[in-house]
Amino acid sequence: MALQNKHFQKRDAILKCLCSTDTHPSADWIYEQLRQQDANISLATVYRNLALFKKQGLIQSIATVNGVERFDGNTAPHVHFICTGCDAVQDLSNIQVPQELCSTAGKTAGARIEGCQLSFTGLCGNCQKS
Amino acid sequence: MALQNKHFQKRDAILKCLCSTDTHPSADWIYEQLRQQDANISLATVYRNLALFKKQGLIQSIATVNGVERFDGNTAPHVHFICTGCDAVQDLSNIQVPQELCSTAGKTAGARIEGCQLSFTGLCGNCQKS
DNA sequence: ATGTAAATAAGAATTGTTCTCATTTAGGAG
DNA sequence: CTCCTAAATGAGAACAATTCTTATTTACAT
Repeated sequence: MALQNKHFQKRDAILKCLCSTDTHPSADWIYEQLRQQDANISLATVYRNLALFKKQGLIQSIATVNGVERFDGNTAPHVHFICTGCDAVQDLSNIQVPQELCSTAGKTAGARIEGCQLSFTGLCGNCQKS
Repeated sequence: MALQNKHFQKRDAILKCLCSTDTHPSADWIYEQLRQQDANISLATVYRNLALFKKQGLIQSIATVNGVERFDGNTAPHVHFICTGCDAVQDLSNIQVPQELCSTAGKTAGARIEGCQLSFTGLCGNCQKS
């Protein structure tokens, strides 16, 4: 049996779980997913590692929707739509924040711009029916 | 002495406080401000009325910075800079989100767009020094 | 004066997130 | 192999922001 590094077993699972979904999940959602596979993981471990990934720049936190923080394994700047009915977050990959806005922002704010978030809110198709 | 409507005394004070600052404050900040004037107001009253104003469209919540929700008496769509060092939020009034992005977003998401938030993050001038 | 419906104060309850600490793990040194 | 060390984890306590509950107060109409 090959030597396997179990040291980062949970850590890797968390990153993998986040990166293989486009639901922009919360810590709790990831926790529930992993519990169904692993049956032994702690919510604290999920939070701890998400914070670490964020510091390392591997992931980003895109918004807090209805009081809960939502994460994204895609660190490239991109635009989101957030449904105020069901809290779903989706990518709007055909929209870009014009680059010149960033440099204007930096000058106006007298700051070094490090990130930029554009998100639209509204009711998604499903929620409009109900 | 003229009849004065004291019924909405606190409520009006909260809205007035929020609308007369450009600090994009938290509920707690408003509470502390009013305590210094009024000396008898409850934090729950601040939260309750902010939620009401939001539902009525009189104010908006622009982001949650470091776990706390920040409010804005200016409901017109506008752009913010958020300092990750000191949590200050400032308006970037010379930047606009291009109007056509909104309609593109609506089509892409298959949704009725109701709001749009663009914010830049980084270190403000002061925080860059330290 | 009395009744009413809305607004409030105070603090309890809730909830998302972080912290603490004892335990486990991987991998290296003896 | 056994011991050692440092990092990772699980479990639950602690924390902080927000919401809820309930009794009280208020303005106003009757």
